[in-house]
Amino acid sequence: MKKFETKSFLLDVDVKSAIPIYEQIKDAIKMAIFSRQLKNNDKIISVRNLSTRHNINPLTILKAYGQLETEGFLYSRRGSGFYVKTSPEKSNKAKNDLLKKEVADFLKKMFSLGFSFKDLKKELKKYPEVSENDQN
Amino acid sequence: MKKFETKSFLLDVDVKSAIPIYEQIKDAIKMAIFSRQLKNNDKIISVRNLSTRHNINPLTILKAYGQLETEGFLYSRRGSGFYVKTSPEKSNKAKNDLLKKEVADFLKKMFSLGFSFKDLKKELKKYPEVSENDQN
Amino acid sequence: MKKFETKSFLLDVDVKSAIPIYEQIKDAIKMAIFSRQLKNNDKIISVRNLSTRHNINPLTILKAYGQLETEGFLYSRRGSGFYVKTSPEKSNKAKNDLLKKEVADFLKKMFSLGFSFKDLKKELKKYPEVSENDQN
Amino acid sequence: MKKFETKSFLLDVDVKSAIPIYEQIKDAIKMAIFSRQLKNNDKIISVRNLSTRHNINPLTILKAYGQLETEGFLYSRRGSGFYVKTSPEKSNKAKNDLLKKEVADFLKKMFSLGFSFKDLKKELKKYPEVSENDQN
DNA sequence: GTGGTCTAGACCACC
DNA sequence: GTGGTCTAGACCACC
Repeated sequence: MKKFETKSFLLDVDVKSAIPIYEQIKDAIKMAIFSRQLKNNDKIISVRNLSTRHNINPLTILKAYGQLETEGFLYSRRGSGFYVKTSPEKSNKAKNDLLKKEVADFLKKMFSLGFSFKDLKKELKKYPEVSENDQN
Repeated sequence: MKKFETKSFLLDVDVKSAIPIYEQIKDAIKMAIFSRQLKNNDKIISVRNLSTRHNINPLTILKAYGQLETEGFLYSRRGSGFYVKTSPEKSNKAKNDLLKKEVADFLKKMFSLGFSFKDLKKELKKYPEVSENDQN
Repeated sequence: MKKFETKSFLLDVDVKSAIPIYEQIKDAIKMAIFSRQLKNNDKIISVRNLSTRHNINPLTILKAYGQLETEGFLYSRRGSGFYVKTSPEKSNKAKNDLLKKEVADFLKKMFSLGFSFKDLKKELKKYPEVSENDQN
Repeated sequence: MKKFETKSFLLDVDVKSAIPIYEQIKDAIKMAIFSRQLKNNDKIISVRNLSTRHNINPLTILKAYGQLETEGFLYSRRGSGFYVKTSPEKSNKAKNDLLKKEVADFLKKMFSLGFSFKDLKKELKKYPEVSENDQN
């Protein structure tokens, strides 16, 4: 009755990226939760284990885990590890909030850069999967 | 001998923003060039003048101007000032390149966050000016 | 975990020179790369360390490192340091481009000063290592 | 018996150049002297005249003329203008000194940049007029 | 007046 | 510890 089997998640850390490593870790875990790869009470890989595997400073990982705990996506048990804390509803809401925020931020940035709705529409048309009109 | 009258450009510096001040200055000048408010060989406001007006350190402004010089949007004349270096073609190309890059970066980021084309389309539909289909 | 041992390079800074200090630093690093003393992904001496060693302001060094980053010879990792980004091919090309440019600039300058090919040839003959003809 | 007819000299001022304008003026006058276009006691164009023609600040021109006076290539007469002061011997010597200095400076720079005699020789071979060997 | 380089020192994010 | 941004102020060359 192995209650607490460690579940892993996809993690591609780009150490050269401008995005801080701890943010990359947080994003990877969040997406694993949103896409249901990580479920409620799943035990995630330990700080030490992830550290040696990806050659990342343990403090950096702890920062990511700690912030996710603050945000309510993880909980920790002393001497045991970090566990996922979520529900389908919460997952969905968080995912939608993130989507909304990212799109709004992008539009805000584009306008502050001086681009118009028309500019954006023109460019997005080059990606038919995004802009095409479903007729039915 | 007032061949070189100083041309101004709109500059709203938000000191608290996460975007560095020198980036805000660069963006403002670029957009003034892209939108033809600043034309080839226009003299732009001097480092010191802009410095006292917006209460920004001259070095910060020089950093912005210097990088724009490196990028080919300005040239400087010692003892005289900074001048715009562009052409309608270059302006258009630069603007389009920026638009293309920003949109591509945004999409890349959204996918890496785990969002699908479908997610994006749904969210963009909330901004009819961007996504609406012109039928005629 | 000492994957990234700092590699050093020769640096003779002449504070009194007409050549800006940051240019001297840039040249020293470039030449270390061109001559293979610095290889891809080598960690170079930190801004602060170099600063205290040569008694140069950190900003001056950061300016040099930053420009080399823009030119594609370095990349930086926050909280970690600056690293070399190159390949033998790129190194060779950059070195040859620099050689070509310097020689072309020199010749251009000499002609604009009114000197002829004949003048130059005569003067270069005084430096046998440059002008001598290999007969075999 | 028009003793003091103004002699002109070729002057291409590149206002965008990194070379200070007064240096460009000095070089142009020196080369006109070295090439015998300007002879001893020739009257050169007045500060004011040159200023309006090339749209250069009179102070800049005066700085050039003044330094040439200090160097012994010009002399001035109050209320009359600037005149050439030279001799074929002096002209020749000055020209050769300049040639020697420019070549020595160039070689010094190339070595400090890490290039070898071999590198230079290779590059100069691309300019056959400079490097070719006269066999007879 | 103009730009250009540099210093000393602060404060921040990241590791 | 690392890089990154910014300030205040100095000094220089050039116009």
